[in-house]
Amino acid sequence: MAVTLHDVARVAGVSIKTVSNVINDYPHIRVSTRERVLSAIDELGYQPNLSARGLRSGRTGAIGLIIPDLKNAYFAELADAVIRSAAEHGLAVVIQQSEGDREREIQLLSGPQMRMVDGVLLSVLGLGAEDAEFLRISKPLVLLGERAFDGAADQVTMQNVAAARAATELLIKWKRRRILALGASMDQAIGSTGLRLEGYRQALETAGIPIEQELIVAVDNWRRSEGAEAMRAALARNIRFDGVIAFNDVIALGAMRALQETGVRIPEDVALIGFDDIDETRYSLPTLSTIDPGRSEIATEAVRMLLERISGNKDLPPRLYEASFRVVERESTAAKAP
Amino acid sequence: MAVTLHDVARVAGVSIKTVSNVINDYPHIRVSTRERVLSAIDELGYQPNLSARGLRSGRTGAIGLIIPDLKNAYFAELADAVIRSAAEHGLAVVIQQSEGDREREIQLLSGPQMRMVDGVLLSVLGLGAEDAEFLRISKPLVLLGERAFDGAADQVTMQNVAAARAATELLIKWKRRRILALGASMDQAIGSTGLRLEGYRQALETAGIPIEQELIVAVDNWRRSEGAEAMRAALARNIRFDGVIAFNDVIALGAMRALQETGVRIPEDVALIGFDDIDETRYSLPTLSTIDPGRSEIATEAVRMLLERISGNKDLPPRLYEASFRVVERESTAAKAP
DNA sequence: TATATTTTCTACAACGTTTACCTACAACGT
DNA sequence: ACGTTGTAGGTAAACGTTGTAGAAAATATA
Repeated sequence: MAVTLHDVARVAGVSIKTVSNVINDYPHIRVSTRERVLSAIDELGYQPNLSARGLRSGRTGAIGLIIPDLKNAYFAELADAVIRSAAEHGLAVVIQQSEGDREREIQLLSGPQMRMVDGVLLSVLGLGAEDAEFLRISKPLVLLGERAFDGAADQVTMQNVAAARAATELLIKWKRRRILALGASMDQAIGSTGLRLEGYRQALETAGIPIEQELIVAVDNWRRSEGAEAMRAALARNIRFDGVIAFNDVIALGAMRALQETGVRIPEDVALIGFDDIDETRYSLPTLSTIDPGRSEIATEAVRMLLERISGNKDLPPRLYEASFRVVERESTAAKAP
Repeated sequence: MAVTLHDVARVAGVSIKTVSNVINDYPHIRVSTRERVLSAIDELGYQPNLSARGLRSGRTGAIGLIIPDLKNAYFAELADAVIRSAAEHGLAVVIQQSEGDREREIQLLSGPQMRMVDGVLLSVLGLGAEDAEFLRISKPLVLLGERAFDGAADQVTMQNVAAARAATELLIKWKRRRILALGASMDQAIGSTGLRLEGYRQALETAGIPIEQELIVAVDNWRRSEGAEAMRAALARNIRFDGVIAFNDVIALGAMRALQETGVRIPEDVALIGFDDIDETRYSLPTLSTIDPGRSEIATEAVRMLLERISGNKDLPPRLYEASFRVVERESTAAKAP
């Protein structure tokens, strides 16, 4: 049915190994031979059988991407960036969703689909620092966006502390003194949450603004509805504030909605900044200031690191790469009403 | 290195064929043998080599999903639904992005990654009716969300005409008479665009409302910014209207933003309905009425159809399945200001 | 000119599964 | 006693590719 090396070899009048050599850019081939083979490939429309190649070489040509949820814009945009970076290296991407669930993350890391890929990019959410053992799998692994597992595997993250600090400083620049940190979570001292909180703290401290516990508001699931609810709850408790740093954009957008419902003006009464620079922030009313986490840089670097592990250096010590971020100023941060 | 059938066979004291039989649920196996094999599998942590299986059986265990762009919420949610449905059948999903570009769609359909999957789900955007030939590929193919290629392949779509009609009727119910159709496109008479326009026409006709050309506004790329731009342009041309049916949600959200910028109140001055029921419509201000296209039904059915083609019925005539839709009423459609 | 080296190409054996095709035995009806 | 059928398993041959080893031809070196 399908065209194989044998067919090409027959047409070109060479052995199948020579055809294979041409395909794999083996250097010592006469120009005339190469041309004959290439034209035979072209004529027959030959495409290599990836299963056979995979069986023989041990490489499948695909990488896995495990993320919590594609419906979350952040992860959709991350997946987009990963697919692009992978395509540049001729790699296909198999996407799986963990729902941010610990058991499911463990299950996926040891599941049968793992055998279909050469390595995995994992955006952890459910696994905690004590679960590092589950990251010791047989395939190369690069962690995305978290720093909960220092030293357990290669990691590519954003500069959480510095970025949160810069975001907070932007609010301070606009004369905000009582700044709500929306997205803290008590049980997760480590990971993005803890780091962003640390950046928030540093900025306040440097500016000589006291840190108040009531301004640190937890949000368990970083989704829009919980951002809105947390904000409504804060308003109900009559907490006074004039700035909000939300630990991601959808929390910010949910909070924005809750604020506007109660007649709070943005940015006149409350300035607001998010995290992630998802597409939607450019179109909300008002547009949302945010942190561009360097997503494509993260994806590019992660794929590069993974590929490096796949082809060779299996036993280098784990590395950490922090992508550069950028503060994106939009309408939601500006001067206060007098 | 890795555990193979041979290792399991040795430990269980049987031939590799017997192990293979156990794995593939071959019926004639003594219970005691099966148990011995299973415990050997368990003890060694055996997992089948998918490349070898793929080479021998011709099946890879993965399907491809080609969509224009994951950053687009509609496609992200579609991908999510497809991954879920595929997982139920033990299939992995390889996602590729076409950017809605004709050349790239053609390229992907014949590219090397195709050899990695057993079949493809394709959400066409670039290819037109005259390109049907490119759909005749060697793998099973199911088209998603379009009806541009009647009869060229299996298709699973939403009920575009009926849904657009129902959406328009909702606006009419709220006494809107001058309804802007946002998203029409002159060059695409067929496909979602044409069908939705047809539904719009039918609703107006039935209600005895004349159809006016100036109320049919083109939007080339169905993205937020273009929705906003098209709306600004319409406002600049001083077109009068009191209702808007946008051909997808992000166009609607972009338009909503443009309307609000100029002080138009929604729904008091203009009622607005979109298409797709993306998550964001639940959180915009006001929340956006929309059409739930039956996404998970589409995904489930598409995967089912594809699987049916893969295992057997290659030469059934092409089928068309239309998922059921639902009108979702939210704040953006309500009574007019007096 | 003889020898060493490099270039060009080939034959053959894997890789780990599944599929065809056998074998062996028991149970069954005649 | 005989063939027939069903059950439980084994043997060997693919599937299409790449790696190993080496032969043959061309080129460089002595």
